[in-house]
Amino acid sequence: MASTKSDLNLNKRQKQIVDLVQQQGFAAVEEMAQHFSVTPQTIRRDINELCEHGVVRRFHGGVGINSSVENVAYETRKVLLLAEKQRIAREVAAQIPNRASVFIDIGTTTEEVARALRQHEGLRVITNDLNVATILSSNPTCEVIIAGGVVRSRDRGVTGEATIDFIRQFKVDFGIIGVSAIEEDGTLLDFDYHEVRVAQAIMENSRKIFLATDHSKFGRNAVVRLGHLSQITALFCDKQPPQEILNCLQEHNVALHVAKHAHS
Amino acid sequence: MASTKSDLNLNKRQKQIVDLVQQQGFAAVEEMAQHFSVTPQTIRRDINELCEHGVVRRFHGGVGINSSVENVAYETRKVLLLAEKQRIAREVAAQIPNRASVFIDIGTTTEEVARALRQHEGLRVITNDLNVATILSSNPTCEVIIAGGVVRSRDRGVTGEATIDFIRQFKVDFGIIGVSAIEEDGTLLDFDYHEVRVAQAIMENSRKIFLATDHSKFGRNAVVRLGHLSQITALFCDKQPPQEILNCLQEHNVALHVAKHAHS
DNA sequence: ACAATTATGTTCTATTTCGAAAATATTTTT
DNA sequence: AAAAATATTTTCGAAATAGAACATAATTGT
Repeated sequence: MASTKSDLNLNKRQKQIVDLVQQQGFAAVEEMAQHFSVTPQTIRRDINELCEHGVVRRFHGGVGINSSVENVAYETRKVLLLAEKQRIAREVAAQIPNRASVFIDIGTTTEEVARALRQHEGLRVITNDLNVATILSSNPTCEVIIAGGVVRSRDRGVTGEATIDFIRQFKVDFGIIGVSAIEEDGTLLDFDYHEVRVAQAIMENSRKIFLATDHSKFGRNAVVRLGHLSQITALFCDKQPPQEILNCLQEHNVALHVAKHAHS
Repeated sequence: MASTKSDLNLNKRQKQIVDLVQQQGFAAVEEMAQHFSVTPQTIRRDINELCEHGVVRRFHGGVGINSSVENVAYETRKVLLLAEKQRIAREVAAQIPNRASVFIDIGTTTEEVARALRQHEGLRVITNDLNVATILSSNPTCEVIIAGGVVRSRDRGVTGEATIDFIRQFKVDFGIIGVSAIEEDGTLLDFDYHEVRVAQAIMENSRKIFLATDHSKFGRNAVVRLGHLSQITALFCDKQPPQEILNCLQEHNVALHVAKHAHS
């Protein structure tokens, strides 16, 4: 049962190839041949074997990561409505000044916000999403603080009591959260109880709360109550929300930012 | 100064290509052509532009991540003595039973240990290294707990007072640490004060302590005192240590595991 | 509506990569 | 030391990708 990849009796070079691929995402046959001082043909034999075992994926000219190893469900969800999420993210990022302090919650949309914030200067970011932390840690002017707790393999999100306690230590300018569903009366809903607990902690400890959500969430349903539209500062989405939501926003004086389409 | 990648007026498809590449590490021309329902030629034009701007790197057959964007210093250090580190890591992993609880500290060697532990079953791992957490979270049977605190952009390690407090909440079977230098009298040294504080907290809260280190660390120098060889349970390295160290190990009854060369 | 501009598709040739097979080098076994 | 097994290089025709040039469609500005 302890069938490690090492048991697969790969030679030294093949193991190094696997590592190159995992570090760089892709490695070209010709380059590897030079790097290992062997002929491209030898490299091809190596990588063909690796492919038979499904360790890496073959491309014309080299090898890349076998994406089936990764979390397919999550990666698929990530690409869903990607363009819309990016538009929303850009809008959110535009409202956040340099040197601000920010909570960023778990989520595919909030991850895009992190990407859009990469060029900001001197941000202080606290997050419970490993992906967000990794994305923003590439900017040396950005102080990234990761909240401690249990890491879900599903999406590399951190949740649990320890996480909530950790978040309560801070008070920041902006809290950026996502949501799974918004009912017509303005109720915010999600699927995961633990995730909701963390989102609530973020809301309690942020001066302004930005909710980033794409149009597919309006009128949808979910089981756990997160809160209500009246608790947030501004709603960011990609399309005009339905009339009921608009009324609700106006009633509670919540700003609305609709991200316009890219015109290229 | 706010020169975002978006300012580079790329079209929608080009932005999506960049995202595909960042998510998958590599994207093939032919596949993208199908995915976007355009001809390969159009994709080539797109990616050639992206390359001119240095956003991605061109390969025969597709595009991959431009590695110059990443943390070069760290990635270079990572490849240094990689084969040795992997051998050491395999040895460490062999000593850790399924379902054990483990602390894994920051470090390039400890990261290899994490990789070697991917196939273990039901581990409980607490770490302050985002890379370790990401690597092990791909195994659903592994409960990964990330320690909260400030993320260093240099190597995605988490340190600071909050991190130490977090670690003190636990008591585990095995603590796996690295080190920058081992003096001849058995003194363990490192370069970073914050990193040392965390390593000490890990040692205090582990029943057995495994030190993983390659031969380049023997007789080297560093500024911050981490502890002494007598405090650890076992030393894992790739070559027989010098005589002084051997004496020291024997005197304090510390086990020694020398990882043998792969014989392929 | 028209012209200008831009984006995409087509066709064709040059270049690159691939893989099979045979030759050579290296390691292991007896 | 010889034989067997294994790994690597060499060579070459087949297959895939690249890029240039031109044709066509879509978009924009006037």
